Amino acid sequence: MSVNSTHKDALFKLQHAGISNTSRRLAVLSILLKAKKPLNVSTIRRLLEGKCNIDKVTVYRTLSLFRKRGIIREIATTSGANYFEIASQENSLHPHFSCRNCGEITCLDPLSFTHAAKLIFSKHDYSIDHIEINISGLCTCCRNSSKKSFYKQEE
Amino acid sequence: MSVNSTHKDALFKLQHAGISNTSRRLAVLSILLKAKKPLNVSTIRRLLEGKCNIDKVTVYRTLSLFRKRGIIREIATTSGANYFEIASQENSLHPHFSCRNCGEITCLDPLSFTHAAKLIFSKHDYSIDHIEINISGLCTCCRNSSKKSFYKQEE
DNA sequence: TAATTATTGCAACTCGGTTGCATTTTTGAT
DNA sequence: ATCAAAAATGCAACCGAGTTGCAATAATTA
Repeated sequence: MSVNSTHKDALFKLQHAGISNTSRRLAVLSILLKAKKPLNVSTIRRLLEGKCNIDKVTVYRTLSLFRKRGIIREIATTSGANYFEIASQENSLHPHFSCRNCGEITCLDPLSFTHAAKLIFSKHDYSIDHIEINISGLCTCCRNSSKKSFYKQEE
Repeated sequence: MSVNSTHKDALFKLQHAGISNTSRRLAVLSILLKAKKPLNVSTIRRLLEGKCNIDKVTVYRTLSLFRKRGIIREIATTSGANYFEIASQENSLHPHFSCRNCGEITCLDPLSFTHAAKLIFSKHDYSIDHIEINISGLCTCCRNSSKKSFYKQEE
């Protein structure tokens, strides 16, 4: 994908999500659109160097906004840093592989659960230590409760 | 399970893993054995108050040791804090549900992937925002490379 | 253009987790 | 039991991820 089409894609996504297109937002979104794998904040900032002056706070606020609007997905790791990837139809929900040696996170094929299970347990090219499935949302208790968000407010 | 049998179970697990049974390790392991859900470090420390004087560093080192020896599993969350649960035959690999409102993490049934997929997509009692599958280990590159662990050393 | 609102940067902070080192406890040989 | 070596623990200081408050700047809109 050319730089220009990435830029157009970013513009379209912001517009579609009803977010005004500032230079920083376009820059962050373009980085994620061009990425082949999930990125953490320090990597995003490194990739932005030279292209765009941007404070780390702005990066966090931008990513948080993108996540709330469904433009990106946030991926938890035990390393402390969270990773981010584009969430779109073309980039559907898929498992991630994180290497315990280099820390790199790569995307696995978005196969069906059945197929994925087979693939996972036949171990293919990776040596697998640990498989984790995390599901997040609202628990029954919080769903039925009138009191709101004492943990983490979402609009 | 009685306090006494938890204590015996903890002793057995430490012995089986070849870890010497100190008072702190027994205390931490007992907390996890009694827990019905994964716990983070701040919760573990709160539950230890009064029972056992223990520094946070010791808690982290103890949990790290347990994880390396396969006694416990570490669960990543986007909240920043990692959670820990007993890893045993009885407590097999299973999905976790984390509530975006209260932050609590609960365990889901360790069903087959196929069954789990059905359950997940029929949504049962939770309102689901996001499903995440994380697999960790060694990538092909690091597996074949002679240079070792520039990221996170594991013995 | 002026006024209002949204975005950004800066500084300071919180919190999870780690490191170095000194002290205490455990272990194991005698 | 005793003593030396090794392991475990605590303390202080630190690091990095992420957040908050507020002032300054940029973008909207009347």
